[in-house]
Amino acid sequence: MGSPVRNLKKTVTFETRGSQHRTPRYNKKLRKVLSASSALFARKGFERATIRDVSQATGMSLAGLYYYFRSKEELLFLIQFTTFESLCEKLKEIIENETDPQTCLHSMINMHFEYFIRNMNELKICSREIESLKGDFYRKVAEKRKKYFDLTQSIFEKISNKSGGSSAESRLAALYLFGTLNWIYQWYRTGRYPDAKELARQLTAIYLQGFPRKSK
Amino acid sequence: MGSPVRNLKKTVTFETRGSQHRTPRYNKKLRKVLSASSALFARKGFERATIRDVSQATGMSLAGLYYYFRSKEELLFLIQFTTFESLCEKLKEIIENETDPQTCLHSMINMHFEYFIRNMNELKICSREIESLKGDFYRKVAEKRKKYFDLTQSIFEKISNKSGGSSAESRLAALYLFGTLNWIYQWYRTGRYPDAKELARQLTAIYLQGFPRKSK
Amino acid sequence: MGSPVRNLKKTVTFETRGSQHRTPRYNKKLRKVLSASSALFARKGFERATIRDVSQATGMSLAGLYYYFRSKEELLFLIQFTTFESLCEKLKEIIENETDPQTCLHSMINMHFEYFIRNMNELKICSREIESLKGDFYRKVAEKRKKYFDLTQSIFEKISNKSGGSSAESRLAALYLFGTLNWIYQWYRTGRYPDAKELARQLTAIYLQGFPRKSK
Amino acid sequence: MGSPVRNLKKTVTFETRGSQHRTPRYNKKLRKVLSASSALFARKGFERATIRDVSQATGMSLAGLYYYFRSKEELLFLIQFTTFESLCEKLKEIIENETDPQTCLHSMINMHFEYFIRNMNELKICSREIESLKGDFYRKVAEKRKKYFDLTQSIFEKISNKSGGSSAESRLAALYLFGTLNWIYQWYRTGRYPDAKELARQLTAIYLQGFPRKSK
DNA sequence: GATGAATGAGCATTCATTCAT
DNA sequence: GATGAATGAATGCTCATTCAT
Repeated sequence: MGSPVRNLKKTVTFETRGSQHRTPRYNKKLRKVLSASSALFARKGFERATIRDVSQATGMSLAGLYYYFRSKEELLFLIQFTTFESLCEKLKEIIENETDPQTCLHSMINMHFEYFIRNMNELKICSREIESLKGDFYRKVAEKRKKYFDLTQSIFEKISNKSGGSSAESRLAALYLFGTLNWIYQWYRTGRYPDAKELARQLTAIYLQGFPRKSK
Repeated sequence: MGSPVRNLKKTVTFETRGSQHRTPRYNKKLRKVLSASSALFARKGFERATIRDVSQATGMSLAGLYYYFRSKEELLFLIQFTTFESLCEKLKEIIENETDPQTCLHSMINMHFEYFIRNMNELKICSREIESLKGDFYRKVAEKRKKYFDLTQSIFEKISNKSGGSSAESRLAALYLFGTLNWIYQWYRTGRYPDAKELARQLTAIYLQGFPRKSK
Repeated sequence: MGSPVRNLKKTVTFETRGSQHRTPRYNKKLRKVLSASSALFARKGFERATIRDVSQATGMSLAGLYYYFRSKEELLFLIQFTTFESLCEKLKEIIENETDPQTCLHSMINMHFEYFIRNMNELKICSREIESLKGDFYRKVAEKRKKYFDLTQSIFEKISNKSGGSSAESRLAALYLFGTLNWIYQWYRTGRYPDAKELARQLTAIYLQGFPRKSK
Repeated sequence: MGSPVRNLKKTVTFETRGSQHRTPRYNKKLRKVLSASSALFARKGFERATIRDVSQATGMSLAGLYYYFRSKEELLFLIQFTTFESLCEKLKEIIENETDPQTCLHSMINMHFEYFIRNMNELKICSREIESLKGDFYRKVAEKRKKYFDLTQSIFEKISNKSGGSSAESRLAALYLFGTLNWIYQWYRTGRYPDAKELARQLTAIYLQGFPRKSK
C-alpha cells in the first residue's frame, strides 16, 4: 500500500517484460532493480546514471539486468508510471470520501507530503525527469500525470465555486501548487524541517488564507 | 538592461576566458555561443545536448568553440551565473525602493514573471540544471542562488513581523514560492495564458489572501 | 525422398545429439527447428539471425533449443550437411543410370534446379554461408561439397573425352557451372521465371552448344 | 585507373563525409581505411569483421575512424558503390567502342576477370555482401548493380538478335553468366589457375560455342 | 524434455576534449 | 582566431550459451 513498486503485478501489465514472466522470484528481483535504479536516478540524474551503475548497485550482471527491462528508458518509465498510478489512486480515494473542499485540499497536500517523505527518490524522479522519456513512454506517463493534475484542479474548482471564482483561476492555482509540490525534493531534508503533517498544514493555510497564518 | 548576456563584460570577470580577451568581437561571439547553448540546453537538457549541437547551431567549428569556453560545464555555469546575477540585482533594487512589504512581494513576483517571459531558456536552465554543475562552478552559482532566495525570504519576514509570524514560517513560505516560480517553465506557453502582470497579481493574491481571490 | 530433413535419421549419425536420442518425437522437433532455422538463416543471414529468432519462430524456449543442438554453428552444419548429402545421392544415381554424358549433364542441371525450387532456403544457405563454418564442421561439409563437385566435373570430363578436351578445361567448366547454380537464389522468384525444366534446358543448351540456342 | 578507391573524389560526392572534407590528406586516409576494410570484410565477412578490427588494421583509433565514415554500413556502401561505379564505366566504354557483339562479350568477360584479379577483396564483397546493406545504401548500390547487369544483358541481346533469339533468353543468359562471374572469388587462387586472359577466352567460348571448345 | 534466470565477452557508436597548424 | 584531425573513455545494448530446477 503506497510504495510504487509494491503493486507491480497490477499496474505493469502491458508491454513490459513484467507481463511475460510473473513468477514471484521475477517480481521480487524487479522490485529490487527498480528501487536501486530509483536511488541512482535520484542521486545522479537519469542521463548521468548508467546501467553499469545499476549493475553495481544491485550486484547483478550488466546483461542480467536486461532480463528485467528492455531499455534504460523503460526502467525510468516503470518508476514514473507506477508512482503516478499510486498517487492517482490515493487522491481519487480522498476526493471520493471528503466532501468539504477545503478539507479535501488539506488532505491532498498532506497525502502528497507524506508520500514524498516515504518515496523521495521516486518523487524526485517524477518531478525532474519528466522530459527524459519520449514517444509512447512519455505519453503514457503524461496521461497519468494529467489525471493527477486534473483531480487536484477539481478540488480548487469546488473551492472556487463556493465563492464565485473562475475556472481559469482554479487551473492556475493548481499549477502554482504543483510547482511547490514538485520542488520539495530540492530543499527538504529529513530532520531539518517539520514533519509532513505540519508542512501540509502550513502550505494549506497559505492557499486558503494567505501568508502569514492568522493566529488562532 | 536585464538580459543575462547583455552585461557579460561586467559579470564574467573571474576565471573564464572572458577575463583574458575583451575585444568587442570576442564578446559578440561569446554571446552568440551562450544564447545558442541556452536554447539547446533548454530544449534537450544539458546532458543530452552536445558540443556538436552547439557547433552546428552556431556554425562554428567544434574546436573553434573552445576558444570561448574551457568546458561544456563552464558554458552552463556562465548561463546560470549571469542569470542569477541579473535576478539578484533587480530584486535588490526592488527591495531598496519599496517600503511596503506586501507591495514588495508583488513587485518581486511580477519581476520574476516578466524576467521569465523574456528569458525562458535561461530560467528553465536555472531551474532544471541546478545539479548539473559541480565543485566550484556549483558553489559559485549556489551562492548567487542563495542570495536571491535570502532576499525573497526577507520580504516574507517583513510581512511576518507585522503580524507576529515566525522566521521558520517565512523561510518555508519562500521555499513554497520558489517551487511555484521554478516550475513555470513546465506549463507556461506564450499566448495560452494571461500575461506576466496578471499572473503575478493572482499568485501574489494567493500568498497574501489565499485562494480564491476575494472579490474587491 | 529429397528433402534434407526427411532423412535425418540416416544422415545425422555422428557427433550431433541426433545420435544419442532417436525417438520419433525428437526427430520431429529437430526437423521443425532445422526448418525454422533454414528460413531464418536464408532471410537474415547466418550471422544476423539469432538463436532468439529461432526460439521465437519455433515457439520453444531459448534454453530448450539447446537440447536439439550444441551450438548455433552445429545448426548451420546440420542444414548444410544434410543438403549436400541429398544432392550427392541424387547425382550419384543419375550418373550411374545415364550413360550418355550430354544427357547426363542435362539431368544433373535439371535435378539441381528442381531441388533448388523445392528447398530454396537450404540451397541459399549452402551457397552463401560456406565460410560461416569453421574447423571440423567446415571440413565435413567441404568434403561433401567436393564430392558433389567432383561428380559434376566427371560428367564434363566424359563430354570432354569424346572430343579430346583437357581435364583442366573440364574442371573450369564445372566451376563456371557451379557459379551459375549457386547464384540462382539471388534472382529466381517463383512465378516470374520459367519452371525448373525449362531453365535446365536452356542452361544445358548454353553449355553444350553455346548461346543463343540454335533453332531446332 | 580502375581501383575503386582511386577515383573517390569523383564518385563519393553525395551524403558521405567525403563530401564535407576534401583535403588531400583526408582522401588519402579514407583510401587507406577503405582498403583495410575491404581486406577485412573479404576475409572475415562484413558481419564478423568489427570496427575494432579496422582500427587495428589501420593503426587508427576506434573513434578516429568515425571521422571518415558515419557507420560500419557506410563503409561497406562506399566499397560496393565505388566498385560497381568503376565496373560500369569500363563496361560502358567497351560497349561504345566494340561493334561486334561476340567480341564485345569477350571483352566484357575479359575486363571483369582482370578487374577481379586486381581487386579481389572488393569484388568478393560485391558478390557476397549484397544483402548486408539496407535502405538507401542498398538501393543506391542496387541501382549501379542493375546498370552493370543491364549493360551486359544488352550484349546478349545483340547476339541474340542476329540469330532470332528471345529477350527472355538473353536475360537468363546474362543471369547465368553473372552467377559464374560472382562465384570466381570462391575458387580462384593466384598461380593455381590460368591468367585472366585465358579464363576469359574459355568462358566466352562456352557461352558462344558450348563446351568443349571446338578445336580450330 | 524443457525453461527461467543469468552472464562474460563483445559490439557499434558517441562525446568532450585536444593539438598541430 | 579558427579548424581539421584525432582520441581515451565510456555507453546502452546484444548474443550465444549455461545451469539449477
